[in-house]
Amino acid sequence: MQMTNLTLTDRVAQTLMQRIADGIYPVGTKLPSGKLLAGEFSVSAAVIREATERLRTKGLVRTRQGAGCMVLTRDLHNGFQLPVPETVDRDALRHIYELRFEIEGGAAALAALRATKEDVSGMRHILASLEQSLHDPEQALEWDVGFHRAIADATYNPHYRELLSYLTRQWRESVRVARSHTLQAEQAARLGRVQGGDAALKAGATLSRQVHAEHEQVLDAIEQGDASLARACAQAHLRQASERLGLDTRAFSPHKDAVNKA
Amino acid sequence: MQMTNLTLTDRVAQTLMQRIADGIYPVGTKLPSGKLLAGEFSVSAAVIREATERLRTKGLVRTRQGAGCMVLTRDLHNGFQLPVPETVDRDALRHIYELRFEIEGGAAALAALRATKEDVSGMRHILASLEQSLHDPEQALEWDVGFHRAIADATYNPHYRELLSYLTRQWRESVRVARSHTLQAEQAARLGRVQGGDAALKAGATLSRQVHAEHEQVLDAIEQGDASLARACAQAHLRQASERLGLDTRAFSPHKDAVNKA
DNA sequence: ACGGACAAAGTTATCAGATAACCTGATATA
DNA sequence: TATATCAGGTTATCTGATAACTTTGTCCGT
Repeated sequence: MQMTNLTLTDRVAQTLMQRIADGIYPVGTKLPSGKLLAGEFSVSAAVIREATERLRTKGLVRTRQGAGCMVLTRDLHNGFQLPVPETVDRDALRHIYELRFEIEGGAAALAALRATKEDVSGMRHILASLEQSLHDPEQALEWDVGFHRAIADATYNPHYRELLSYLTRQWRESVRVARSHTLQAEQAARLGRVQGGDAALKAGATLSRQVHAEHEQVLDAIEQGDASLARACAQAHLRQASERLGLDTRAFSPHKDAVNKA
Repeated sequence: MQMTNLTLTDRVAQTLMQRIADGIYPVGTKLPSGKLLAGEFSVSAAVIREATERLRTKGLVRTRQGAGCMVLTRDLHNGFQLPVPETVDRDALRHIYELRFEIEGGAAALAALRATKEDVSGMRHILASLEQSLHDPEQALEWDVGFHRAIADATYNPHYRELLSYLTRQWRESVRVARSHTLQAEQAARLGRVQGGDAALKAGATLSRQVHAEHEQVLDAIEQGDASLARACAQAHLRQASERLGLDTRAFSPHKDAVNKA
């Protein structure tokens, strides 16, 4: 009656990774041949091949035909990867926003110190385009993502760039998932009553205006070169975005100057 | 005479990834069945399985037995990965510290809000062990890493955990590399003059004491539940660590309350 | 004694075909 | 209408076999 959602390949790969992490297969040595492993785990060679393929993709081992399968490092999750957003779990979303809160705040601060005039005018252009694409949510989302990416670029720190670009991608997917859900809900609701659509539209418009104002504040702070203001604006933006999603933002890392609030 | 170091699996996986990136296999759709793909590429089903295993490991697709192989995202190099520190580039090191400055600061703040008594006493134990291992740099480094990891754990945010665990590993490797370099330098110097070793030892001792004091301050702030103090202490620790490495810390994201300094 | 051709054993890469478990959608039944 | 069943397609796994490659040790000629 065990919950065995895991495939054989999953279990074998997990065990092998554990052994590498534990140093049972030390770095620089070859791990046992496919045939031996197949015997030990009582699985076919194909499963062993798939498991080692996974290790290879994760960069833990390297295989050469004829030679063996050599251990390169015992550091598992050599890299950082967020779970794929198939379901919008409230807690998971909060966890991601907690992270973005810090990192985007820091990026905005760095950008304020380092952004060139060209960077700033580029961002202005993006915001203008965003405002003109409000009728097309898909397009608007792309511009929104572009704005956040432009801030990351202006840090001139490649790691910030990479990490933020990754987080932003993840966020975009979450928004897509969330949207498709609300779309479903709307369609379901439409069967019940055929009204309120106009009110929803109006609400959407004021919301867009507010988001746009927040973006402008961030950009203004960056243009002025005021790092701490840029951080504050970016974090305020994220905090409000989270609250719009109904998340609990109380724990969003307070600063000394952010303690006095409702 | 072509350099065909690539295995069949490599080539098939590459092609499939390209097609996903190009939108030929759109997100949300199923890609062709294994048999069809095997036919198209004129390879066996095993190769297709290994190729899709790679895609799955990279988080691009998800397969369920009986259902198909669904495309989750068209974003390749999904994930965040820092370059392996073979060479200690000053700029690169500064970039990493800029990132850690934000993230560890945020983690300390979150930990202050969420750490349990057990978490705190665990951290105390780690610091005590660290102090008793100062004679063994390798061991001391492990305890140091453990302290930072414990803070990350106390955030109870899995993404903070993962990301910090990754950054910390990266940092540990940097320290190792740097150490081996200074070791080389010392050995080279020893050929010239055979003195100064005692002074170096004494300097090392006071340095350790200072680092220990910084750690204690962070932990005290966490124990008191003072998030903004914890952030400040953690960031001060990192700033000083960077300065010990001779890095330029002027840009380290200032907060409003951190402007008044020397 | 030394260097190089060479054969043997082990290992990975790939193939072919077959079975079981599973999902989906359509059909039939109550 | 709602449920049960069935058929077709798909993935997961197994078995057994072949080709290509690497390593290692042997043997031979100089």
